[in-house]
Amino acid sequence: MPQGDSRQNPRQNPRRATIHDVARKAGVSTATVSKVMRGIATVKPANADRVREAVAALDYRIDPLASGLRGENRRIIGAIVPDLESPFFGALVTGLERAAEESGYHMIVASSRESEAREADLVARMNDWRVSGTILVPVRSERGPGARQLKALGMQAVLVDRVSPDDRYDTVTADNYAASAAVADLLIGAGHRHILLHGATRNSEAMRMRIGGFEARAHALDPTVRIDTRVTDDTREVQRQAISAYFDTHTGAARPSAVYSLSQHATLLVLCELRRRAVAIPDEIALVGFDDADWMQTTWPTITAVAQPVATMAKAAVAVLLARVERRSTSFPVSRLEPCRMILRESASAHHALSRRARRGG
Amino acid sequence: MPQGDSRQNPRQNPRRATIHDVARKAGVSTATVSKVMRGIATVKPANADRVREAVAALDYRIDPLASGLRGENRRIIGAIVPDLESPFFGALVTGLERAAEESGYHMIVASSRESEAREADLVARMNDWRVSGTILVPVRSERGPGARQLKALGMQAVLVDRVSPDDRYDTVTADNYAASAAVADLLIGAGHRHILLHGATRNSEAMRMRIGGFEARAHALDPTVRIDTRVTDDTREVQRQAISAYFDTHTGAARPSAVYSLSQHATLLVLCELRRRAVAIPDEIALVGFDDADWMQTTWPTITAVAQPVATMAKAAVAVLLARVERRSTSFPVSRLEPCRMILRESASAHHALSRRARRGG
DNA sequence: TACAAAAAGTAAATCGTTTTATCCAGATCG
DNA sequence: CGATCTGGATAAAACGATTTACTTTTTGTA
Repeated sequence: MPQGDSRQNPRQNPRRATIHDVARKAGVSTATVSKVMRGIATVKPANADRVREAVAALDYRIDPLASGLRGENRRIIGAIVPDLESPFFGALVTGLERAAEESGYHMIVASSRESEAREADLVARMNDWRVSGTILVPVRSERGPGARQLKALGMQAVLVDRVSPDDRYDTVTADNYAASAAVADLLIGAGHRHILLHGATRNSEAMRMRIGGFEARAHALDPTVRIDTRVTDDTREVQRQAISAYFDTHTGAARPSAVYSLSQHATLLVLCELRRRAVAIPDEIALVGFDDADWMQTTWPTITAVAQPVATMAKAAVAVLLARVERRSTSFPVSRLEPCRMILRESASAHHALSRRARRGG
Repeated sequence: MPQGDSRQNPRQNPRRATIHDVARKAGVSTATVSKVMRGIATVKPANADRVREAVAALDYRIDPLASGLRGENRRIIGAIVPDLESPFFGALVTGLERAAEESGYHMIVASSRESEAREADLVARMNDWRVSGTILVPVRSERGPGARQLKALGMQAVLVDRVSPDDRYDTVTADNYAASAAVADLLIGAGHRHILLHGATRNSEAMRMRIGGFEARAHALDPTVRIDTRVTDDTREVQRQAISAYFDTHTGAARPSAVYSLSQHATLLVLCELRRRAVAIPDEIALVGFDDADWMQTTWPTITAVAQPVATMAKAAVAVLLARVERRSTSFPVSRLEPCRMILRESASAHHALSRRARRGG
């Protein structure tokens, strides 16, 4: 056991400078140092300079823990997402982190791993940290245990992505409904009258919106349109079999002329299945996917997809939250619906569909 | 001043119970409450019970901020990854989070967004929090600014994934070298003598290992083997053109009989290119990818890939770190090399290659 | 029964900040 | 000239825990 020499212990850092060290070196009180650090103006320029010198000389940095302890606002925001392995939430968290930093906040991220029980627990944990506010992407919807816990603990929060506008919470979501309607516009407008709607879990609010938006617009445009909705909540392998079975039983004239797949994974599934059956895309069948991915511009054909405005959502979520936290806004909850973008690629486009219809007619 | 003052501010939660409230209610001192909370035995069962009752009655929970302030060990570990949008790091972080929680630690995650400057900054930030230890996945290698900063600040840390074993740091990585050697075994053993090695950036330590391991073993097995290495650091579109150009100039007998792609994205790129050219996999060309992904078991054909032991790595990283932090281990740095698993699927297998060779011979 | 040792309990110091209440020296004013 | 402000500065009180250094009780032993 090395003992005695405590200053330049090779393993341990020489005790970090505290605000007291700075104050002593600059010949002022800690209160003054604190003011300088936080940019408060009522300090004589000469003193401020000496403080800044001392800070530089000692490599002083504020300890966010100690700093947060006293004040009402600890300048931490919590973020809870259902899953960190999906690129979408990864990108969302990256955006949140960036936005939080820009406003001088720290962020604590946690993954609920698609468990509602864990979600509620994490909310409580965020409350333990006395976070200034929380950004919650609920596992299912704004009616889950996480959201209830937020209310129960009287926390400030913004609900993101898997929610529908609600009059009890601030919410930020992609406009799933409108985006799906736009897909309907594209496909119906291109002459498709038999469409497969294919997706994963029906559980989440977002998924309901995607389905609802498409069906409503499609039927509005042409009440006779045929929509086959195949949504399963099952394991990967079951999903694969399901889609395969569908195309087994829907051949020839019974085969839809377009597919709208409701998630990245569903899109890949459909793509592979059609490839295996050597169905030509987009000539024999058109494909549009919800949620864009890198690989969709690499495949052959490249895939038309709805891109979610993830960066915008992140920025908006932080903005809405901080508006409440800092400006003590107490007005009605706001619901932001960020528009999606449709990225037209080879697998489905207005142009191509028209020529297809023309061919049919001729 | 806060006497019987328990006003229930409607907007703000009724002031949270502190350890003092619990102590008063249970008729003991705060020190005793603290002992009970942290499971220290020297407390009379009767008292312990009354404390627990009070805790339950008041919904008391420890404030991790205040709790960490005093002690040497704040029970926080920091994690810095180059990127949160890739499923691999997402999974890694999820694993780290789980392991940290199991040991009663909080975790703070941050993304360096592939920037070495930011990496060093984040390390300093972690030090501000006085984390117990840091898990760093460097942008490039163990020789980057992040690692240097760790040393400069005298922090405890484990370097993960993009590093090679080093005598200054604890490290945990997938055994890229051995895994690539195993791929060489598979492909050379199956009779392939002309192989394309295709990948993204050559920057990271991991990538160098993947290339080195393959080339060394392949040449050891058969010095005459021809390996075309095509590694580019460019944009997506350039990469696509590069791979396309390669196959334009390597047709017929000049076309390799197998491809080993060094990243998920590279694998997808190759797959699409071969599809477009209607080259049959695995009959005309075999394909093995480094880094497994969900979609590889969904495509047609399914793809043989090297799966990284991400869960194991996460667990190991936390274990190694906590061994140093808690047991004050001061022994030599440990270097853990976690073995990868090869998942044989349709795109390349020993069985298939054999029959292929037989066909050739016949 | 008496006394030392061990166990249990506590007051107070501490961690590194922020915030509050106070103070002080000049400036302004009547 | 005395009273009132006022811009700057500060000592000291939080913040909510942990930990230290004692004190008090209980237990064990002679």
